[in-house]
Amino acid sequence: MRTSNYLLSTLKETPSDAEVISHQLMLRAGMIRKLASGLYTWLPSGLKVLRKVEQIVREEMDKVGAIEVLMPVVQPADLWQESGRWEQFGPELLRIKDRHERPFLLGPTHEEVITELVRKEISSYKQLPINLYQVQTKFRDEVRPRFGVMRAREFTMKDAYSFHLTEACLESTYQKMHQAYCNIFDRLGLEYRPVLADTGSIGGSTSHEFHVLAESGEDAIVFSDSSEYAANIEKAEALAPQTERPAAQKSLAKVATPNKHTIEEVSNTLELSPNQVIKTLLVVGADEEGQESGVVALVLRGDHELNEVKAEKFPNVFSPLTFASDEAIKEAANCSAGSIGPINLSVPIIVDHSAAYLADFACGANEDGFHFTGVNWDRDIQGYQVADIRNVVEGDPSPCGNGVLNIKRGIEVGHIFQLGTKYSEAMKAGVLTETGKHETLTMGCYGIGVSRIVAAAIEQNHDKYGIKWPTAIAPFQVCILPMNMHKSHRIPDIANNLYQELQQAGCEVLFDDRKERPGVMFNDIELVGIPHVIVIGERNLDEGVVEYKNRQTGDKETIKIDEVVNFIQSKLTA
RNA sequence: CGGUGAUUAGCGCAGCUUGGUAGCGCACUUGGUUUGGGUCCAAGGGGUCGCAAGUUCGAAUCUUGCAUCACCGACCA
Repeated sequence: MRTSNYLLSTLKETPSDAEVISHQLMLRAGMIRKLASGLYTWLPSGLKVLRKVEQIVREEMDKVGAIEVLMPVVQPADLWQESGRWEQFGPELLRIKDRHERPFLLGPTHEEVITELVRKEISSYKQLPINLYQVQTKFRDEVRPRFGVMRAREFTMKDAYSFHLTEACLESTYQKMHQAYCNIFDRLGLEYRPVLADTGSIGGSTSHEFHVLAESGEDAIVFSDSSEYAANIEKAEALAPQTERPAAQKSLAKVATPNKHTIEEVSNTLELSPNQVIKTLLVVGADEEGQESGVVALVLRGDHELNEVKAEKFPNVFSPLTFASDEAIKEAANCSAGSIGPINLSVPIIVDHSAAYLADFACGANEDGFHFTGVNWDRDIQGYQVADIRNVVEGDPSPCGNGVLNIKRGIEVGHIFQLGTKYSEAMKAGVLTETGKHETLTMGCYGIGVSRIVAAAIEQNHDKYGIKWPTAIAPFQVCILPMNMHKSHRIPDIANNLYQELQQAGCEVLFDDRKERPGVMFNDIELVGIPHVIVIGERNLDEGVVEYKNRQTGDKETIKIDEVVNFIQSKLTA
């Protein structure tokens, strides 16, 4: 490709609404342009990268026996009513109507459609197992789209769905897919980790997420420092203290804490450390049907954070987790937020293990401007349930029993689930077995955020000049930069020849034939991040050499003109 | 959804307080100059100032409503 026939579209200045580096660089390097909130046009360079990621994903899917299909973006509502998700999904499901007023939706995922397909096409155990995948546009009407294509509303995803007769068969495919995912991220050249994960709204049992490690990641992932254990913080279990709770020493006392609401204010006033104070959070409760009903108190140590995912799992806690309104707090605790405590609180109380381990602690007095000190469980508070409802923190013991936990940030780029029969049962997808018995199918589902990977790769591979693509997904592998070609009678021939030879050798090469100053060309190419650069200038031609520059390492060397093609090929296959 | 802020040329911004014929930098066009790291000089094109209503002789500027965009947001119990 010649730049004169291409749309390079680089920007000198950083658009003001881009916060994360990948978003800034994708705009500046001319990869994407925003059309509306969370909606992006892919420009030629961006699309090339996207296609390469897709291609690697396809090749690895095909290798483990998955078969490609393509399902519609627009899906009929009745399928989602059948699975129950029409009601279950919130406003992030974009619902639309056609000209006949029939309800449809823009697919955020395709479990329903694939299950509908499979229940019609698969009727015998002999056709199992089967693993179908697609690379398709998804739409999720995110509350807050941000970070460019990292959290866009419309995005490209590879989603695969496997169907089995037995759990064991599902487990086997799940392991193959796990390995395929590792192969994909290895080939992409990214630093990543598979971690144990919560299954969220998709449902199911076993689940792993694949995270690309990056400071800007939206997820916290925890690792054991001395084992293979890794999990999303949503999922990571906080172990209960192993020793006996200390005995009560102090007696209960009510102290005035006017206008002290936060844990920090209260602990400073009482001259206690935050881990000797507990906080009591009131959330909306749930009745037996899962409908909103009353409030529930969640009690945590002052220095700990609530884990919403864990809390939501309690049947008497409303899901999604919702904090009680000021009026509901007033009614339940007879005070305002900031002074709530579990003493004489007549709502269900769930206490985190580490809060339940405290003795002689402080808590709100359910009276504005007052706290209790010297509080002790059982002596002062009865009728509570103890559970794990907090986020783990660095230094906690690992749930696997070995080592302590570290926390890093990650970008979720893949997620695999063992779904079980959630959809196949709701949608009656089954086959006849060898004995002629009807059996419900067991499902797995496996997603990869293809467009998100592009952004994640940049988060991990950039410097102050721009993007440093891993060769596997660079928009071009090689760039030819002729210095002042328009003023030279030797350079045009050499550059053109090299361009043709490299193309014939199968290289993806960008030939910068613009009539630009060298500085402009260098800066653009470094911004775009092409890994291998050949600089052709008059000053080297007398020796019959050109300069090679590596974008990743910054290394330069001179190469004889007639050896360039071999040299580049060796770099690309290395 | 709540809070805050923004919306003026393709991009980044000033002008608004104190109403009076719309500016700067980058980009773009033309000519010259320069030529291995975002040259310099000159000339030029491009904006119903987000939309709608109001106040006024006169509104980018003041008022109201709407729209769009961005940032922050349970951790306070």
